[in-house]
This record gives sequence, structure tokens and C-alpha cells, in this order.
Amino acid sequence: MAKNQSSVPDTSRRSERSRRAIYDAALALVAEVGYPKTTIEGIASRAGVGKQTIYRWWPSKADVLLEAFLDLSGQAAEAAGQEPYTIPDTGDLAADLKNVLRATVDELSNPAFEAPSRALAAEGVVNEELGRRFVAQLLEPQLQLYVDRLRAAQETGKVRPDIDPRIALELFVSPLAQRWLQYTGPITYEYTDTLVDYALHGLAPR
Amino acid sequence: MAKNQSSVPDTSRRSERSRRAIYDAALALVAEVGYPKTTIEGIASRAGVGKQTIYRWWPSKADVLLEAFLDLSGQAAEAAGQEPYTIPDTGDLAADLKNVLRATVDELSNPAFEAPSRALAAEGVVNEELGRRFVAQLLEPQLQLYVDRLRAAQETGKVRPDIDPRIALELFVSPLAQRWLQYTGPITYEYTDTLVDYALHGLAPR
Amino acid sequence: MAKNQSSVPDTSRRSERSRRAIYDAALALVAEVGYPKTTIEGIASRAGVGKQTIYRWWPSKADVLLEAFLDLSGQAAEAAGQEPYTIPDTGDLAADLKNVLRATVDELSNPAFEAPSRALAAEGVVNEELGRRFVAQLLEPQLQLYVDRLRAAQETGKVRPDIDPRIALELFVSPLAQRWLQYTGPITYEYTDTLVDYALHGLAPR
Amino acid sequence: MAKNQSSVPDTSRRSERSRRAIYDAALALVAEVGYPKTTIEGIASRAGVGKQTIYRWWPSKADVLLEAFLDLSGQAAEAAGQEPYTIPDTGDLAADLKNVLRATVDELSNPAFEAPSRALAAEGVVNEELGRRFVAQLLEPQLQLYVDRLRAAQETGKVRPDIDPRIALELFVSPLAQRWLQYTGPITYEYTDTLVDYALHGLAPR
DNA sequence: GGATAACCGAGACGGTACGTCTAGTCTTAAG
DNA sequence: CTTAAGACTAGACGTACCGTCTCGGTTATCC
Repeated sequence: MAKNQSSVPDTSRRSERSRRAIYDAALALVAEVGYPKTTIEGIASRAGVGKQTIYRWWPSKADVLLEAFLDLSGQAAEAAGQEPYTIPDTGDLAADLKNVLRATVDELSNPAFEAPSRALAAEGVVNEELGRRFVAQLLEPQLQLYVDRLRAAQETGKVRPDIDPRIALELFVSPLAQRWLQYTGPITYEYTDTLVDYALHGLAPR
Repeated sequence: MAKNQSSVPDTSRRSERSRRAIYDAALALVAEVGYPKTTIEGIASRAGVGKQTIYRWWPSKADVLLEAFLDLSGQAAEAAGQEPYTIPDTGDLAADLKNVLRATVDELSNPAFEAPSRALAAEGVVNEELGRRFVAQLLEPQLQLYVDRLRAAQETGKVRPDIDPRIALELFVSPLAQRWLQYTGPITYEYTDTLVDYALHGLAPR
Repeated sequence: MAKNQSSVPDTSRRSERSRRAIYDAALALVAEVGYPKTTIEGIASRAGVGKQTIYRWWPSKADVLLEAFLDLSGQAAEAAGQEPYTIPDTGDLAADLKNVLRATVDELSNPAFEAPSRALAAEGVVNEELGRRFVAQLLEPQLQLYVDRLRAAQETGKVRPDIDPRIALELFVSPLAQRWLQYTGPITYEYTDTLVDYALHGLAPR
Repeated sequence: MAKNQSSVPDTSRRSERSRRAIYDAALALVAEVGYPKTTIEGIASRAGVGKQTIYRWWPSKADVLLEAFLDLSGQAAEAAGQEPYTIPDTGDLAADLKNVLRATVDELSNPAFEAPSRALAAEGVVNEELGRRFVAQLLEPQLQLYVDRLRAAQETGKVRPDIDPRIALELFVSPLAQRWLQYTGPITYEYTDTLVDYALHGLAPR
């Protein structure tokens, strides 16, 4: 059996209690004082933990927050008692998409999610490695649900068969994302409904 | 006319040489070491300027960079010898949009623009006030060009009259923006061409 | 005129108020919690000063304390209204020496001097460079007074002319120093009187 | 007889191998990097021992070193094949003392002894309790040898009978000690010879 | 054209946080 | 129960920047 490299922390001895306390403190601080004023020292002291315990397990503030947020999302999903989760399929694609987007609008204004996810998104813009992890672990799994729903629609002929669903979904998801990220416009149910209509039927007359 | 409040700097005495040196230093540093490692002290020392000269004229690092970038963009536009700028109208809407988006793809990979604009975008995600200024001064004027082109297309019946152009443009602009900001997918001419096609003709069969 | 080296602090701008506050804090802390528990952070915070202000002007805790103590000694000497100071010469060498040593015994038990001078002595034992400065700036000037007095005694025939006064003084000064430094024995007037007698007349019968 | 309190380590189970490794590591580190940079962690890791094993048996770094040094001195004495040890008595007191002091001069410049004994002396200056133990266990036994030799000299009339030998020895031992501890002067055979002469015959003319 | 503001470069100041290191305690697994 | 290993809380280390301040030394208007 291989020995541990001397410089690699021994995960088996890791304190679960500290890990949880750090997640909680990080999320709370980001919500309360914002990401830039959230400091490692602040997290440590709020969590009742030595700074070294943070530096031992995470390379940066952003990584702490990413893990904390993943954990939070995981919990939230569990709490909702959901299996892998899918977008409902009532047969009416437009209605189904509008519903999901309306739910997303609600979620984007939930302050518990807003502060950390904005912080992570911002960090990801400037830190490619973290950005890609953010996308792979949080965003892409959600986008995949749209892929699935669009593929189902293709099978029933509601979406043209030559369409690439991974690109198609961006027609309504990305506009919402950009308005949220960059404050380029208001975010309302009406707006997302419109996006779905435009995307499904196109801008050109028929 | 009222006298200057003692705490309000007298713009007329401002050193143009220092202002330029600060812009140059800020842009160079962001490109070289990244936004988070760009410090006011670093900018001052690189520009051969006292720190106070920066604090006198700008409230924050982000503001320095925003102004420096606006200045840079202004110069670039001037250098291109352009009047206010418009999207060409050859009568073929799809082709025109594809061309502009292809140009945007090129610009997004220009390293001189990438570092500072990513930095500003990231800061804007987390700092609403700056974000709105970034959008109002840089992004929105460019989006307006699409609004104009789409309105022209509506007049010639190439776009349905009930379409809101400000929303419509997001169908192809936002996906590109999101891929660039969040690394959610590759950015190619083929991709942007596809976006235009999907947006104009919709996902649903006709 | 030569310019400042860029890395050398500009003494002319130094804050006298901070310097004094640092001296006071350092001496107070050494007296209250002992040298090892006296920290740079503690001194800074007690003095109401940034840590960097200490690091800017002194290379180590020991140097701060040495300067603070020199300052204190300087003040004390001034307060005593003394000219350069000499050992009185009443013509009775033994009596003069006993008097000075008795005064030294008193001083050694003065708590205001004891804590910092012990700390500096200890540091000097293990840090030769500091030790030599401690000796050159504090100890040797005092020993020189004995040299002068002994030389005067040689001129009046009270001390043999072949004696080296710098060594001779150690016969009574060093034993006292050692008892104080190393707790090798009690320190009393009787003890120092005895040292003078032994040193002047020798151990061997005449 | 009562059982061991749970908090009192059971000496009988103590690992001899660890004890020795700790002594060796402590002495080596003090010699190599100096006392202040010698840390408990460093000793433990160098000795291949858990930190707790050190904390279980010694209350502080200084205590480890004191014991290690006592052990080393014990070994050295044994290696020299000496019984309790005495100062030789050739009948010529001055010569005998000069010889012993010359040997001490040699020992003081032995680097194997110098680093730890300086460290302990320094610690003892500032930590009375340890200082007293250092003196009682290491210094006083050696000084006692001078007491014995001086008493023998008193019996043969070479030293005045009213002299207190414990004080008398300080006339030549303490000056050497002070020069060594505080770098107040060079340490040579000539110097120690001079000390003996001055001490025996006094400074005053006869 | 001399006075007098406000600028300017420079950099010291009181602070906060960084990331590292060590102290001394506690936990785990092996013997 | 001791041991090696090492994670834990705590807090000092010395550094880097923050944003404010003061210092002389130019400008650049205004009387």
C-alpha cells in the first residue's frame, strides 16, 4: 500500500465539522459583506477554525466558495427530493420552456443564491480554470436538461431535426444569463416568455 | 458661478501627461499580471506618478481601468477612421449579421482588448454600479447598431413587425457573449453563423 | 547632492511621535509580559502604530528594544543632571569603589531597568552582533569610568603601576554581573564590599 | 501505593530510543540553525518522533535542551574516564589555577559545547527557574572544584584563612564568564593567567 | 510679473489581510 | 498505554497594498 506523500494532507483525518463550518461561514459572509470583502481570515474566524485548516484543503478563496456553493446546491436539490431532475414534458414545448425559465427568473432573484453565484461567475470570467469548473459542475448539468427536452421535441417533430440542441438552448438561456450577469436589461416573466417565442418561431416572417 | 469647493479637484490644472501615463500603465499591468494583481501602487509606480494623483481623479482601480479602456476604444475607433459606425445594409440581413458577428469573434480574441474587457466585465458582475456604466458606455452603443439594422429589416419586411429589436438581437449576441464570458463553449465563425440562422428562422418547423 | 537610495527610508520624514510611542510600548510590554511574549504586533498595537512603521525602521524586535533602552538610559542620565559622569575620587579607592558598586546593586534591582536589560543581555548572549552593540553602547562606557578611577589610583600609588585597569576592574565587576545574569548567588552590599577588598588585597597572604 | 494519575506519564514504558533521538536532534539543531530557530516540530521531525512524545516528557524546548546538554556533559566526563573530578594540586596554586582556566578557555571555544551552552545561558538569564537549574546542575558542581582547591590552599597557608573560597573563585572565574557571555573582551591564555595573578596578589601595592 | 493656489512626485503613516510557520492539544491506527 | 503521524485552534511572522496624510517643488492662473 502506498504511503502518503508527506506534503499531501490525509483526507481520512479531515474534520467534517470544520468543513461544514467553513462552508457556512463562507456563504454567509459573501451574502453579508460581498465577495471582495470576504476574507480567508474572516471565514476562519467566523467558522471558529484556524486559517491553516482552510489553506490545508483549499488553494484559494474562490475554491472554498465554489465547493461551498456546490454543496449548497447539492443540498437544495436533495431537499427538493428530486431524482436527477428533468424538464417536464407536457407536449407543449413553448409552455414547458416558459415555465422553466420563469422558475429560473425566481431563482436568480433569490438572495441566498445570488451573492455566491455572482461572485463565482465574476471570478470565473477572469480565472479561466475556475470558470471552467464552475461551468462543468454547475451550469452544464442544468443546460443538459434543455438538451434532453429539445431532443424529445425533435422526436415528436416540434423542433426541426437538423437543429443542434446544445446551441439552440442558448437562444433563450444566454440572453437571460447576460441580462443577469451584466445588467443589460430587466428580467421579467414577460421577457423570458418573449425569448421562447422568438427562438421557436424566428425573427423572419413565414 | 460658485467657486470650487476646496475638496473638488480643479480639472483645468490636471496634468494630461499623468493621465495618459496612468491609462497606459493600467492597461499594461492588467494585460501582464491580470486584474487582481494590478494595484494602485503598481499603476502609480509604473506611470511614474504619485498615488495621490490617482486617488485625486478616480475613486477606484476599476474606474481607472474603465476610463482607460474607454479611451483605448475611442482611439481604436478613431484610428479606424469611422464615423459613428453602423452595421452595413446589403439587403441580405443574414449575411450582414454574420459578418458583424465574425468581426466580433475576431475582436474577442484580440489580446489587447481581452484582458481589460474581461476584467471590467468581471468587476461589473459583482459591482452593479460599475457594471451599469460599463454597459451604458461600451456595450449598449454597440447593441444599438443591431437595433438599427433590425429596424431597417423590419421596414423592408425581412423581420416581422411585431418583433422588439432590442430583445431580438440578444438571440444571437448573448450566446456569443456567454460563451466568451463563461467558457461555456467554443467560439467560431461556424457557431455565430449558426446562431444567426437559428434566430432568423426559429427552431420550430415551418 | 546624492539622491536617496530608493529602498532607504527617508529619515527626515520620520514621525517622532511614532518613534516615542514605540519605545514606550516596547519597554512597557517587556516589563509586563516578558521579552519572549513581547511581539512586534503587540508593540505596534500598543503604540497605535502600523506594523510596517516598525519594520521600516528596525530590523528586529531586539533592535527596537535596544534603542528604546538606550533612549531610556539617556533620559535617565539627563534627568540625573549629570555631566559625562565619573566615579568620585575621595582619595579612598576602596570606599569609592564600594559606593559605586552599592549603587549598581540598587540599580540592578530596579524593575524598570531589570526587565529590558535582562532581555537584551540574554539576546546578546546568543546574537553576537547585538551583544557587541549592547556592550559598546551601554556597558563599555560605564566600565570606562572604572578604568579612569583606577588610573587615577595608579598615579597616587594606590594601585600597582603594572596593573591593566581594564582587566583589573573585572575582578569586582564581573562577579557581580555573573551573579545577576546567572543567579549564581545573592547580591548584597556585603558581597560587593567583599569583592572590593579581595580584589585590592588579593587572596594570598602578604 | 496509589496508581498513577492518568495524566502522569508512566516512565517505565518510556522509549529509550526516542529519548536519545530527541537529545541528538536537539543538540544538532541548536548547533546548526541556532537556538531561536530550533523548534519543537523540528526536533520531533529530525528525531523521527511525534510531537506529543516531546510534550509528554518535557515542558519546554529549553528543558529538552538542558537535559540533552546534561546528558552530553555526562557522557563527555565518562569518556574522559574521570572519577568525580578534581583540580590537581601540585602545591603551586597559581599554576594549578592557570592550567584549569586554560582548559576552560579551550572548552569555551569548542563548538559542540558552545552553541547549546550559550543557548541555555541565554534562556537562563530571562527565565529564572531554568537559570537556577542550569547553575545547580552544571555550573555549581564545577565551581565547587575551585572551592575545594582553594580550601586546600588555605590549609597550606597559600590563601588567607579569612577568605571565603566561594566568593574568591569568582575573582578569576566570573571575568572569564562575562567575556564569554557578553563579548566584553578577548579570551586568551594570557588573559586568564593575568586574572589569576591579579586575584592572588591584589591590585594594591604591598 | 509676483503672489498664490492647486497641482505634482514621493513616500511615511495607521491599518487589514495575506500566506506561512510554530505552539501546544487532540485524534487515529499500529504495536 | 505509548508511539509516529499529523490535523486541529490559535496567533505571530514579515510582506504587500489600502487610502490618507504631509512634504517640497513645480506650474499656471489671477491680480
